[in-house]
Amino acid sequence: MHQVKRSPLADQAAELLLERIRSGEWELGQKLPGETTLAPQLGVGRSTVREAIRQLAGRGVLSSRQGAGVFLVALDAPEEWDAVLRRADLVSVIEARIAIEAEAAALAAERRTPSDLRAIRRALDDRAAHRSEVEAHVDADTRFHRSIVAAAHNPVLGELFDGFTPRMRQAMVEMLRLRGGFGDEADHGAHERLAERVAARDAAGAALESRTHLGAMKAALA
Amino acid sequence: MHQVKRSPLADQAAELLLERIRSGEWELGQKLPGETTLAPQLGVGRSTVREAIRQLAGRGVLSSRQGAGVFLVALDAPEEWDAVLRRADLVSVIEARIAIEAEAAALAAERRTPSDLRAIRRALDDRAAHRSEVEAHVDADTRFHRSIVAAAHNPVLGELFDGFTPRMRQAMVEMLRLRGGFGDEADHGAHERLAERVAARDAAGAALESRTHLGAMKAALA
DNA sequence: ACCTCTCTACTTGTCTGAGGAGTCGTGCTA
DNA sequence: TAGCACGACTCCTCAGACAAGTAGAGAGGT
Repeated sequence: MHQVKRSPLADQAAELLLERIRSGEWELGQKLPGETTLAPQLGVGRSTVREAIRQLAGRGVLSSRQGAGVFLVALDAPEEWDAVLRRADLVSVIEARIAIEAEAAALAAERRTPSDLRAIRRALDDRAAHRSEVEAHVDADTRFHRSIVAAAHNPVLGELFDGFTPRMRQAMVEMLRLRGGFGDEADHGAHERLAERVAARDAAGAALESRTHLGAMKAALA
Repeated sequence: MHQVKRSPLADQAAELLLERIRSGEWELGQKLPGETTLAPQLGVGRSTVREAIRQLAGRGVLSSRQGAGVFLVALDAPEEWDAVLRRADLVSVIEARIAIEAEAAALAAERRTPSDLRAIRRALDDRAAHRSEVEAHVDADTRFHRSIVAAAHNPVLGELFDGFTPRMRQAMVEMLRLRGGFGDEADHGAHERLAERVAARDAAGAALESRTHLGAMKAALA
């Protein structure tokens, strides 16, 4: 089941322009064709092509000067990490999160301190306490998973997890609104088992729990 | 004689919006007022406010969904990814790379196309051909690992891997100069086994090969 | 009481036409 | 030759109209 990607014309036009820029069609600092020329070329109206140009201007690729034209100021935007996440398919994001979190769970099982363990247990209780409201539950859930990642004592993994958070939060809130069923006993049990594996210093077990739990979420969201 | 900076209204509107966003007027993920409401507030036409929104969308601050509204997806362009990697110690980077690459290897085993396989084999041969010069070998090695990640068909994992590349390259070159022994038969065999597991669609085996290989590198670098 | 379906109001998306404002090259003039 | 006026071209802004999509209210059936 291949979900068709329906994106606004302006976005498509921006992407098309970016491709032509990447292909080296115009020199750096050179003037691009005018809006009135570009619009028929891309098969869109003038205002649409203007919005596409604005979008690329916001990313620092183009710059337009009234009366003069539109100029190329950078061959390619230094692909921002957030932009990648925002554009990416949700399944891809979850797969990446599985990679990060399963590894973090294994490392957490090896390295967790008593203080880490207390924080994890506190987050687990807090998560159980917020089962009624959707957003509060999602945030509490995120805090629990964050506490696991924090126990891995790896700043890179932590930063990666934080990068995923906004995108995941949005998706999870949407999913829980549509169909509930993630605040139930089975879900809570999975989290309890994960915390238990970390406490028992069982790296393989912690990774497995994390992987299966997130795998179920991936199946639900896909 | 102060040169007055006359900027387009759309730019001014974007800047004004960004200030209101920074001031915390809207929650993260919340819906902003509609274009028709915003336009009179800012004293510009609707098309102008649209261009301002597009500009901020290009910067990753806003995101608009037809029929629903304009939503705040980031308070501002956050900390750049490169800085995190530069600051982090090498062991953390490798651990993160293990997480990414093991998962990618498993996915690659499931999803690789014949074309992917050809690229992997070509990269493997190329890697074997560059055993004498250190830098050429490291680059060829990187290309091989990249071909595995590419076969996973997950843009997020790919982008993450590319982010690691510069930092890893530097460390590997240094290590190979100090003590060689990564261009030998045993090392090449590990890569051959990984490619073979991917070709055989053995997800668990591919992940394990990747993990052990990178684990050895982590031990050598630590 | 609950679930589902439809319909309506609202929102963003796109196009068109018009006129304003700025820039730059051309050719005329002194 | 130097300076200047003009005109063609460009981006900038607005207004209006309609299409496309979303979300919530309300009717109807179970």
